[in-house]
Amino acid sequence: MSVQERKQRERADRERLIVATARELAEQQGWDAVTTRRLAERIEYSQPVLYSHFRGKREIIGAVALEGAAEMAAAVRAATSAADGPRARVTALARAYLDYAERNPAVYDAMFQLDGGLAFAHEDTPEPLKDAFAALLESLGEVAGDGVHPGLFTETFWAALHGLATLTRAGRLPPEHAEWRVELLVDRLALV
Amino acid sequence: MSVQERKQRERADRERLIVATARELAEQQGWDAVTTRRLAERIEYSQPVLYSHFRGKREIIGAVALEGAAEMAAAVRAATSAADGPRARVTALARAYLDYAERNPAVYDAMFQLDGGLAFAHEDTPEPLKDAFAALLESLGEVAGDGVHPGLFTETFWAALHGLATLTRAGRLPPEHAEWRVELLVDRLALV
DNA sequence: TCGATTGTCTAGCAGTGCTAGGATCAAGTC
DNA sequence: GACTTGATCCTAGCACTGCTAGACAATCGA
Repeated sequence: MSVQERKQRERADRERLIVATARELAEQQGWDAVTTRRLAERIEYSQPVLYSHFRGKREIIGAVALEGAAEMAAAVRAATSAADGPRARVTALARAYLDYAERNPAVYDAMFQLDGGLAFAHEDTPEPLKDAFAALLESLGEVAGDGVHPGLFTETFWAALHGLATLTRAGRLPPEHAEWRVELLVDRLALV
Repeated sequence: MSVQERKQRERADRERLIVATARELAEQQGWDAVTTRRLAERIEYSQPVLYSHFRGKREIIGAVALEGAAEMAAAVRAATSAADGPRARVTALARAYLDYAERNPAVYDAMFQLDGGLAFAHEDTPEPLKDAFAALLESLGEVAGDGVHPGLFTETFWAALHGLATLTRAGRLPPEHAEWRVELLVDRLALV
């Protein structure tokens, strides 16, 4: 009983170690550097151990993505709850979102750029992803405007933020005046 | 003289063949399937021939991206020039952009998702990329609104379109009501 | 016709994700 | 305490990747 429990606990610990190490390595050197060999070496186990926890590299990326979704939801909620009024909430949301993407590029990629084998916009979407969207919806829904579906509005606003985040980081948009673009987005899209 | 010219022409032809084949293969089976071996086999030459034209796979992706940028610029201009009035032009632009992204996913990836080794938002940005941005600017600049920098407005609008394009295609946004999101974007962002 | 140059291919390197099969070690039983 | 059993882990290897060195053949200028 207790032996089995200890083993399960150790296994869960190791799984967390794998995810945390993959994330760390990805943030340090990019996802290309996260090879199964290097990852195995860092956690001080052999390669096949990874496959006893995850189906493959894709699933490890997925695990990092879920972790990121939970963090981002928390970051967004923290920012919006500290703001007064719908307008300020939306601005805070946008800044928190872009800030998270900038500070955690590898995690952001795991969530939205790479294939982590996760279902999106679907009934069997993992809870953290649904909740992250819900966090956006909470503040964006109230500025959608009359007759505009809150969900669709949130999706559109989110897409705009996503575009800014990815194009900026990929060097497609100059880093200057980033703040200005955010203001424009909030000014125009959010109905006060 | 004439012999040398013929050789140069043949070389240029082969280079076009490489790019066209890479693009075709990428659209058929995704960029992951575009391996140097498979590409070499399709053009009926050995692998090293590819490296006598391009520095590596990345540069081939870059070549496809440039081709795509020129096409997209043309598509956008064709759509906007057929529309009457600023508002209609912006709608046409948005639809043309998203339509191109949807019909040519691999080319779109080469342009904006993958690393093609191209410089963006920079003085030594290749001409087709600058021109594609110019094509957007032509119609978007006129609806930026007073006191709003046309370039920054175009960047922001473009980012929103890019977000819609990528999130939709990656399955992050449900394909339904896509048209509705475009309308919302145009309605709110463009000042009539 | 002969050397030189250009063009092309074969073969190979180091790396990738992933897995089959054997070794090892701990748990439970007599 | 010795033994079997079963889980756990690692070594070694597969088929693939991007890329390149060196051998070979075709073509050119003299």
